[in-house]
Amino acid sequence: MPAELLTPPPTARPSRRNPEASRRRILAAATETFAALGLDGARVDDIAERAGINKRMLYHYFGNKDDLFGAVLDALYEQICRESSALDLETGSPRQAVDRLVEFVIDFYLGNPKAITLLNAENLHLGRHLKKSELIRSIHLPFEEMLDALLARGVKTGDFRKGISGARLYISIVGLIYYYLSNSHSLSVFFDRDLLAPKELEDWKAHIHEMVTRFVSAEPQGGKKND
Amino acid sequence: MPAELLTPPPTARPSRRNPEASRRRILAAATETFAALGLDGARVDDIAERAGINKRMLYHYFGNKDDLFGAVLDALYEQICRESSALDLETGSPRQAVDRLVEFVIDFYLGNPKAITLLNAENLHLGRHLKKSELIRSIHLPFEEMLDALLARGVKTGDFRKGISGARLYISIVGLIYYYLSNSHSLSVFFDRDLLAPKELEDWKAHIHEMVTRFVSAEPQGGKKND
Amino acid sequence: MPAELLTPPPTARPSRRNPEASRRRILAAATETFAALGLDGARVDDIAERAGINKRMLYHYFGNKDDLFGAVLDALYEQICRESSALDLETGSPRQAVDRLVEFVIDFYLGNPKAITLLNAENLHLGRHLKKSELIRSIHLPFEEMLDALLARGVKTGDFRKGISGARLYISIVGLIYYYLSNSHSLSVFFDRDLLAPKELEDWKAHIHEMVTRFVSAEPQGGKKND
Amino acid sequence: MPAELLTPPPTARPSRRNPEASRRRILAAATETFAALGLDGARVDDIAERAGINKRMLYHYFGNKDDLFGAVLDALYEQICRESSALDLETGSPRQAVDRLVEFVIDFYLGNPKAITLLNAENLHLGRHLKKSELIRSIHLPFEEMLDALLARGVKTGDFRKGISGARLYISIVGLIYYYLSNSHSLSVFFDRDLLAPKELEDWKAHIHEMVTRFVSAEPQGGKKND
DNA sequence: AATGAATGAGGGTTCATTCAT
DNA sequence: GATGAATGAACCCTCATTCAT
Repeated sequence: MPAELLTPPPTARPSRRNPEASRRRILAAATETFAALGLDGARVDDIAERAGINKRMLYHYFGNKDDLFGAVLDALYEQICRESSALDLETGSPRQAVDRLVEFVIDFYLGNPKAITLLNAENLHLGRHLKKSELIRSIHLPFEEMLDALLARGVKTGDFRKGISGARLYISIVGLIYYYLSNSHSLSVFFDRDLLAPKELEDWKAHIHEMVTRFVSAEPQGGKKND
Repeated sequence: MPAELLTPPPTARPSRRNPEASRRRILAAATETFAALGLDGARVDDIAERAGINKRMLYHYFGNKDDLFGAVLDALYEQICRESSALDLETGSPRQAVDRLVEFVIDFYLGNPKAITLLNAENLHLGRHLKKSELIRSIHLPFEEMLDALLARGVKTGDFRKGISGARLYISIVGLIYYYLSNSHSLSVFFDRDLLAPKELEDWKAHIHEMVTRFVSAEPQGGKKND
Repeated sequence: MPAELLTPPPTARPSRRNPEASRRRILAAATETFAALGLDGARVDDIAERAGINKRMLYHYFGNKDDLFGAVLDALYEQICRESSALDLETGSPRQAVDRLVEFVIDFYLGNPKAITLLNAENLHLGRHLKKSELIRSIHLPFEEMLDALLARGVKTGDFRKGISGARLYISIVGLIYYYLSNSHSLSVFFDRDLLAPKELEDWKAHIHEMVTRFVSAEPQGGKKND
Repeated sequence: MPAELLTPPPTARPSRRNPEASRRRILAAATETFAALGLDGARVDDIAERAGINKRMLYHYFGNKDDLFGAVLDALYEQICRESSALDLETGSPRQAVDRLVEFVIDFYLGNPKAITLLNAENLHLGRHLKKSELIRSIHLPFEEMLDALLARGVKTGDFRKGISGARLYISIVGLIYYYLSNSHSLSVFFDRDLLAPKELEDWKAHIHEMVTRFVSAEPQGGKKND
C-alpha cells in the first residue's frame, strides 16, 4: 500500500541532483497542502517550501499549480484503482465478501483522510481534472462487474436479495463513511459530541456494516427464518 | 479560479438608500459565490459586483470576507434549523414518518445544492465558524429527541427494531444523499453515467428509502410489506 | 488659559441641535487625534467618533480633513499668541523677567504636549497652513520687540551682555525644551534613562534656566565679580 | 498627501539580478520618502517606483512597510553611531574639543536633514522601532563616557566648570540645531525671516557655539576670551 | 442641523509565474 | 538540474468624501 504517497516526510532534505526524488517530494508536499487547504487555499510557495525544493522546480516538473493539483489527483486515483483492483471479493462466503468490501472502503478513507478533502476540492471544481483521466475510466467496468458478480453470487447462495445494483451498493458504503468523516466538524458541533472519538468511530463502523448487511440480505440477520 | 462557473450577475442596482435590501443582496451574492467557489476561491470584488453594491458596503455590513462567510453560514444554519423544526414526525404511522424524514432530507439538499458546497467549505476550514454559532447548538437537543421519539414510537408499534440511534439514522440519511450530490462529478466519471440525470436521481431516492426502511424495520425484508 | 482646547472631553455626549458645541467637540477631537497620529495618520472617522458627532457634520463645519487640520493649528496659534501677549516681561528685574520667560515657555510645552506633535506635523508639511495665517504675523513684531526691550533693559541695568538677539534667545529657550520633549522617546532609549521622569524633568528645567542665564549674563551667576 | 514634495525619481532601472543593489535602492528610496512624508504619509507604491523596482521586492527584502521604516531608522542609527564613534574629543584643548563636538552635531543635521524628519516620525510613533534596536544601546555608554571625560578634562585644565552633565550638554547642542531646523518653517513665518538663509544659519551656528561655550566655561563670560 | 448609507480611488499586501544565472 | 531575484496582476481592505433623507 503506497501510504507514503499521502504521508509527507517530516522534514525535507534538499536532495540535490535527484530528479525522481524531487518529483516525489513535490507531489507529497502538494498532496498535503491541497488536502489541508483546498486548491485555492493552497499556496505554491508553501508547497515548494514544504517540499524543500526551489519553487522553480515545481514549475519545471509540473507546469503550473493547476496541473500540479491534477498530478496529485492522478496519484490518488491511481492508488484507489490499484487498491480496488487488489480487492478480492470472490473468495469466502458472499456475506464475508461484502464485509470485506465494507471494511476496505472504511479503512481506505480512515487511512487516507486527505483523499476526502482532495476529492471535495476536485468536485468543487466540477471534476475538471478527473474528466481528463484515462485511468479512472479503465478501472470502472471491471470494478462494477466485480460488485455485480458478488451480488449475483449472494443471490445464488440465497444470502442476498435480487435486484441490487453493485454501483449503488458501493456508493452507499462510501457515502456512509465519507460524509461522516468529511463533515465530522459540523456534525460534531450539531450533535454535540466528538464523532472522531475512537468509541464513536467504532460504533459508526458497526453501523455501516449493519446497514449494508440488512440492505443486501435476503432475510433478517441472526434472526429466525420465517419466510 | 473557475470564475466562469457563476451565472452572470443580475445587473440590478435598484437599492439606493435601502440598507436592509443591500444587506440582503450582499448576503445572496456571497452565498452564491462562496457556494460556487469556496471560501478561498471566492473574490470579494465579484461578490460586490454580483450584489450590485459598492465593495465598501460589504465591509460596512459584514466586517470582512471571513465574517461574511460566517454570516452566509449562519443564514444556512438558520434555514436548516427552521425547516427541521417544522418537520412533523409525530403524526401518521412511524413508517410514514420515517419516509417523511427521508423525503425532507433529500428534498432539502436537492433544493439547496449550495448548502453542500458551503458545508464542505466550512468543514475544510475545520468548522471554524460553526463553532461560534449558538443557534445550531440550541436546535440539536430537541431535534435528536424528536428522532429518538419517532424510533421509540416505531418500536412500540412493532414496526421498528430496538436499539437504533436517532442521530446515526439521521447521519445515514444525510450521508446517502449528501455524498451522492457532493461527489456527483467524480462518481459520474467513475461509473460512467450521469448520476444527476432525472432517472438516476429517482432511482437513488428510492434506494435511500429502501435502505433506511430495511434498516429500521423489525420484520424480515423479504417478508410482507404492509406499508 | 484655554487648556480645555487641547484637553478632550472624556466621553462625548451627542449634543443635538447645538452647532457651537458640535464645532468645539469636533475641534477638540481633531486636536487630540492629529496630535497623536499626525495629519496623515489621523482618520476622519476616528475624529468624528471621538467627537460623538456624525461624520457629515465634520465636513459641514470644516470643509475637509486638511482644512480641519488648519483649524486645529489656527486654534493653537491663537492660544500661543494670546498667552504670549499676556506675558509680562516689563516688571521686576531683568533677570527675573528672563526667568519668567523661560518658565513660561517650559510650562507651555509641558502643559500642551499636543502642541509639539501638531507643530511637527505642520513643519513636516512645510508650514503650509501657517503661511495662510494672518494672526501669527500680526503677533510677531510686538513679541520680538518685547524680547529685545527686555534685553536692552538688562543691558542698561548691567545685568546682561550687549548684542543678544531677542529672537535667538527665544528660539534657544524653546529649542531646549521642545527638542527634549519632542524626542524624549529616542533620547530615553539612547541615554538609557526615562527623561520624562519627574526628577529628570526637574533637572532639565534647571539646566535650561542656567544655560539661558549664563548666556545673557554680563558676568557669572552667584560668583564673585572679578571683572 | 503632498506628493509633489518629492524630487522626481531618478528613473533608473539598472539593477537586474543584483540583490544587494536592489536592497540599497529600496532603502534609499524609502529613506527619501519617509523623510519627506512621514511614515503614514509615505506610499509603498511611490517608494517602489522611486527605487525603480517591483513593489513585490520591497516585501521580499523588508517584509512590510513598517519593517522597511525600521530598516531606514536602523541605517540612520548606524550612521549616527559610526560617525559619533569617529569623533575625537581627546586631542587638543578641551575648548577646542567642545567646539569640535558642536561642529560635529551641527554639521550632521545640516548634512542629513532627512535625519530630523525621520527621527520625528519615529518619535511620533513613540520610539516603537528604536526600542527594538540593539545597536543604539551599545553605543550609548562609551559615547556618554567620552562626553563626561571631556568635561572632566576641561575641569582639570581649569577651562570648565564642575558638575556639568555630558548627556545634558549633548542634548542641548542637538536641541539648539535640531529645533531650529525641524521647525524652520513655522519659525520663519513667526519671525518673518528666512531662517535657512545662509547668513541666518551662519549666525545661528555662532550662537550655538557661544551658548555652549558660555555654559561650560569656568570663567566670567564678559572676561577675556582666550580661545 | 443632522444622519447613515453609499462611493471610487487607492492603501498595503500577496499571488502564481518567469527571468537570468 | 537547480536557484533566487524579479514581475504584474489582483487580492482584501480602508480612505476621504458625498448623497439622499
